[in-house]
Amino acid sequence: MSQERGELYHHQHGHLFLNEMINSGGDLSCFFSHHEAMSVADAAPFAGFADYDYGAALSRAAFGDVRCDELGLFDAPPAKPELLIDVDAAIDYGAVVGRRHGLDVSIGGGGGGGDGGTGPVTPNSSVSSSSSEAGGDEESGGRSKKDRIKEEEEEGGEEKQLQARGSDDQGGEKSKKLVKAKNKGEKRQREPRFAFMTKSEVDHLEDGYRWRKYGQKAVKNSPYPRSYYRCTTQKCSVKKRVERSHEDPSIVITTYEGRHTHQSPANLRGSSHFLAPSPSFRAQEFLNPSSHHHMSTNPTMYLPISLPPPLQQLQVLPDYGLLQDIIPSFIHQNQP
DNA sequence: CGGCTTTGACCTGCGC
DNA sequence: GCGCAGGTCAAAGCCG
Repeated sequence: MSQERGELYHHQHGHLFLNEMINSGGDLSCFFSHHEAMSVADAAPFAGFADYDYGAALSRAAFGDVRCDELGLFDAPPAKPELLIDVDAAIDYGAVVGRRHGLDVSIGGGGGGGDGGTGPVTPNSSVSSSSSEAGGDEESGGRSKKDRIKEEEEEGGEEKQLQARGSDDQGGEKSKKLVKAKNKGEKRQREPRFAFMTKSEVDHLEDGYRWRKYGQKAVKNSPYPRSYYRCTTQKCSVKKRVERSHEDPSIVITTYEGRHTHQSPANLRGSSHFLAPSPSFRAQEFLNPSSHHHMSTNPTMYLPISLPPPLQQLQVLPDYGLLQDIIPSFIHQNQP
């Protein structure tokens, strides 16, 4: 299954095309190995965005344009988070992003797209991409009725939502009513997910969007809780989970689920950090489902330049779903 | 006062 | 069926 999906997720020229992965309905979990840790500044050239704020560049790389614009994840962070980035991952994502933006991305040792010194490149690490549930495996079953209810509400019915809310006052019946009101059957695919690790002292990194925390849970076998956030923009159902690695408390694991249906507030504010042409356009490219389709069906439109062959092998893992299940295996895979 | 966080309760799926 | 763990809800409280 991994192999098949790996095939599916590769660009016709053999390059990973991240967006296609997302479009394929899979989760994408990218983990950056500890031993290849490098600062964001060092990593930025790999991403080929020398003219970008390094944080933006790297966040682009890290996100592979799932959230392509103005993430600004590491832009002037309060605690100077350091992205633990697998060099190959940086290269590869940089390539993806760069190609999409029509930029020539220099790849490989010492190159970098920009001015500067790139750190040593070690090609033996890998990025692990977890593509799950494209077929709705893990959570087709695991997806809760409530989830489906909510999604239905989001799609169709604010009325329904209001009704549900209205019944909340009646206490315990609320959930049952919600469940009953829910349609049966038809499995819904889970939103694509994307996870990455950052080294940061702050749990909730600024990424340009506004989030509302709606829950926090203790994580089994971890002293650190997992926090649940939801995008505050109306009708945007993007969620993210933030937890700290119990193996390395300095590492924050962030998992995004879903696609934003809007531009980030940061972008609307006209951030000057993001110098790529027409950022809002690109945001729509990636965030608009129809655009997704467009792109995935004709990727070469966005790949005007040729690039060296990929320097790393994409590993598509089965859907482990939960980070704590994925991370150890990934780290293990990176061991020589 | 609106927006956000906190936190206990609740629901669901899964394994035994 | 039961217990566990993940995920979500929503009341209460906090804060600017």
